[in-house]
Amino acid sequence: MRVSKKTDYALRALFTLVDHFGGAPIPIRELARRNDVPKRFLEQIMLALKSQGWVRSEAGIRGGYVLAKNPEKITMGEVVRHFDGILAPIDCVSVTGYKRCSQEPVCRFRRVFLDARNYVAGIMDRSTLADVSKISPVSKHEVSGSFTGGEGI
Amino acid sequence: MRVSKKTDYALRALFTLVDHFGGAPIPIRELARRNDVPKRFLEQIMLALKSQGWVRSEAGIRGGYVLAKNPEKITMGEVVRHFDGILAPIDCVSVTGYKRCSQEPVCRFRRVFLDARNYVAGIMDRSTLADVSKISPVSKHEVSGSFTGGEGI
DNA sequence: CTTAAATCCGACTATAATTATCGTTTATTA
DNA sequence: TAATAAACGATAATTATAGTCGGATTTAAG
Repeated sequence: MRVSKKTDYALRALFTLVDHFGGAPIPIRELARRNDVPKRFLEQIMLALKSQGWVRSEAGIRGGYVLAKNPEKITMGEVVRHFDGILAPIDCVSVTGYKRCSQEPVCRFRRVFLDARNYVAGIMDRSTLADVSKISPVSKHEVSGSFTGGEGI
Repeated sequence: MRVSKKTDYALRALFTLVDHFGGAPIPIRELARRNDVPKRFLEQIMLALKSQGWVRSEAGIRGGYVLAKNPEKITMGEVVRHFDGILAPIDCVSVTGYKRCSQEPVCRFRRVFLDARNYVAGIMDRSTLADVSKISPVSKHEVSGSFTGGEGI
């Protein structure tokens, strides 16, 4: 049910680049330091982001990375999907990674997962980097306080 | 972002048992056949369900498994959480599996994951086996048709 | 033109999780 | 006592995760 570290790290780096959109390139060393990501690992991730056209790089001594597109043109959903494959909790309710399941004609819990998928896909695909960069950080204790009726999540 | 096969298989078996709640025990062989699950694998899963008090077993020639509790007293959330640990997309927004992250004071995308968590936890923890067993299967093509604005999920 | 600082590239490793399978023992009942 | 179940513990195969490493190439400054 979780997103990978790669996705997490990619988003961290991307939002740093969003903050400096239009400015000078930021080297991996700096992106890694600021976001608490292993530098050699981030290297890999940045290459992936580049191959998707989300960032551009400049080599050499004053080089580094910049955001290649307007932050309104990149969504959380695209990023998560690129690194983790699908957003859906189960393949049989995924559109991009749909796999048929023999139980579909009789399965009842599939509806619940479909609802989860629809909500998650909705917010992820509507959330552009520009939108999200304007959000203020979640306040302390807000997480542990928001129970939902069960034991939390 | 996905639920494991174990969770999937556990739910399949559980709903079969819900359908026969109050009736005679159903052997693993039958649960496996009906739900298209490898028998030896399901064996493991049933033991886990038993250890949670969700099912009871009877050995011997007329033996098998029955649901041990009223299906209104077991939720999807409990089952998913038991096999997959957490429902949250990232540890820093999980209640049961919370882990601190160094970026919390400055992280902005955390809010998006928190929203996802809250919704998913909400439906999972509100959905009892009794509720879900009354749902009719998702109709054909309903999945691929429900786009959300992006590329789907 | 040399050097320092970057990205780029491919391979590699280590660990953990996932998805099972297998052999044997114990219990039940017809 | 034979047939049919669950129970138990070990093991195995595959895949995913989370990195690490060495070296090649590019660039700008001195």
